[in-house]
Amino acid sequence: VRAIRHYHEVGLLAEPERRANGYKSYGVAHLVRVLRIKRLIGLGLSLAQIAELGDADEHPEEALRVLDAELAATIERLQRVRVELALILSQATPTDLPPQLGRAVAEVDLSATDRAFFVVFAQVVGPRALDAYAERLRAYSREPVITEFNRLPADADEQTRQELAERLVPFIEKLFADVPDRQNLLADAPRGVPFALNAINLAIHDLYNPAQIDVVRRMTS
Amino acid sequence: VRAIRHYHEVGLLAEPERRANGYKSYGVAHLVRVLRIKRLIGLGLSLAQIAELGDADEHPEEALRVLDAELAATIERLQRVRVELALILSQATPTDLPPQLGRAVAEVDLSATDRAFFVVFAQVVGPRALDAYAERLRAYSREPVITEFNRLPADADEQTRQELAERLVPFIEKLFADVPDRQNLLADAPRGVPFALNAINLAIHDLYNPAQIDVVRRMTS
DNA sequence: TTGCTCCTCACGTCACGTGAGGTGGC
DNA sequence: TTGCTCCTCACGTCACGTGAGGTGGC
Repeated sequence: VRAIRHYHEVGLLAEPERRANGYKSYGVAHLVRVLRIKRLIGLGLSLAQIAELGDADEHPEEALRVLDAELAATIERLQRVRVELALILSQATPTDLPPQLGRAVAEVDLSATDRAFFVVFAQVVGPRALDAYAERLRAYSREPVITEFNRLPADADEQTRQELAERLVPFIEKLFADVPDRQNLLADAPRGVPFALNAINLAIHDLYNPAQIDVVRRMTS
Repeated sequence: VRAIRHYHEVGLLAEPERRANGYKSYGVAHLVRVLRIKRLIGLGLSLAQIAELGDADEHPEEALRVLDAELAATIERLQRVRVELALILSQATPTDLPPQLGRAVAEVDLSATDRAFFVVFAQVVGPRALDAYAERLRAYSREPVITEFNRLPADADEQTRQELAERLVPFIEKLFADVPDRQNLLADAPRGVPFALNAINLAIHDLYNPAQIDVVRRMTS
């Protein structure tokens, strides 16, 4: 009943004459119109589209074809979402990381900081870097020198920082030694290499403490 | 950007600290949160559902299962709509009548009044009556006595009305003679036989003129 | 007199989109 | 001084849902 009044308001349905008491008096013509409107809504047309068609009983061929194409696209999209959902549900991977990294992360139980870093990381690098890191995450997280880095106090002295950097370099070196075409790991970054490097840099500066940032600087310079 | 502000407004995302000029200063934690929100929205969750999950990175298994079931239902519904659309498009049937009647009506070119009558009729009777009428519509609409009925003036005199009724009865009789179980044609009316009879009666009284209504009355009494 | 139906405002829903009008940074 | 970015209201979107408050019919 509220829907009918709404159709009056937007001009889709003529208001019928009133009886003496003000009640609306609908006839079959109104009913036919309402049935048509309801039918078209059921097919997925908007009220605006129905208004465009007018109240003639023409065959809205063009509108229906457009609608059909939209439906096909919607169905496809929803089916892709379902595939994603099935993957997430069956593998119990978290929702904020792509599957390959998600699985690896679920197994190794990273710190909250490292997790946050990888969430950002996964957004800006391409599939190759993702795969490479996913495969090495287990060895990475179990390494004592990594734990040491994670626990480095913000006020660690210079010697500690330098020494840690010197021990980290060969470890990372070895870890990624067998990655093919290693210099171009970022080449397939979806938003470009400079963007990716910048984002990673910003993330590091936001997530880690000054001593840790200094260690990273010493490693890469 | 407006979306971000909206998340602030509904409490999904904490507002970051401001810089001296009032600009918001986002950190990686905010980014991670936003990415998670966007991801869940992409999967089809509402903001309210996301709020219920909290900002912990727990695995929203239950919510995802519910969502998946809803998606399955939605996809099925849309596919049924597409089947309907394909039928309508391929057979060029009108949208306000069921297919079997629609096809028949498209061929015989009824008067607007008769069309309106059949739209109502199709809503209240069951498939059996629909099929029976669809099959006989061609013969019905070509019959001279039907044309005569449709053109009957509102002020036709008594003798004309009585005579027309007497000629209509055998025609209708013959037309439906070979319908099996003819007395129960309305037995499968979706909203019940009394409802269907009442609706048909009201439609006749609204659509036809007094003389025509009187003829119908004489036929059935 | 008592329920019941019908009426007209008018605000709420959902996830933002879109100006309006103002201010800081370069 | 001139664009450009960022800010905060605040109304609009879409198809109705949902009371609020009042009135006629039996």
